[in-house]
Amino acid sequence: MRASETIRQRLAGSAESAAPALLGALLTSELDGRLVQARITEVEAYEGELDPASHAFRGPTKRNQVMFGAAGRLYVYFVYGMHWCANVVCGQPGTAAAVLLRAGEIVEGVQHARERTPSSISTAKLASGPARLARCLGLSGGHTGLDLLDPQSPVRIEALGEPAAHLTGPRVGIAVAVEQPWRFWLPDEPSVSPFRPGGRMRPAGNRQTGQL
DNA sequence: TTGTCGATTGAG
DNA sequence: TCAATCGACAAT
Repeated sequence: MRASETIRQRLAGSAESAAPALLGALLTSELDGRLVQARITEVEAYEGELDPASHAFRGPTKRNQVMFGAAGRLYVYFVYGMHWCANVVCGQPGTAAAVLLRAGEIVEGVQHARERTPSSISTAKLASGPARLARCLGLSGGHTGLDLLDPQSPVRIEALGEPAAHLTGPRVGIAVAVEQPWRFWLPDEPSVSPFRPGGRMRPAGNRQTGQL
């Protein structure tokens, strides 16, 4: 069986089962005439309408519409007034599950990635963090909806082999459903984020948090 | 129509 | 440790 079929099957399952299949996968971007490739080292699973930390928790909106569609589509969202973050839609249509691509190792096009990331960080950490990863690959909101499983797509993803051995833990930067160990990462990778609790503390009962 | 907040980052 | 910065969405 071809690797593309394997990853397609894994993406058809829940975010929790799809996420580890994306570890070690090769993400390719040919946007703006520049070829950049990243090997994914860290991801997080978001379980759609069941998950209070998911953008889809409150149902379909204009922004999250693509999450309710077919697995393998790209969902890029804007956050904190300045950053873009990239997700891979997974699960069955209607479930709105997705996997956030949190970090990667740039394996091709380091020079292009550097041009998009004006800073003095080391090559190993160029794509460390979801916003930096998206920036290295030139991704923004207009790319939402691209089919990552289509070999003709300017942005695509392919598994290189069997899912790699990985570690799990709580997701980074969220204030709800913090007990779920839905972050997955490869061991001994310098691009993987340190854990950081998220959101702001707010008085209990002030806002609906939902049940999982 | 208004106000609050965010799946982050980089500087101080 | 904290400001930047603006779109999405819930509350008026």
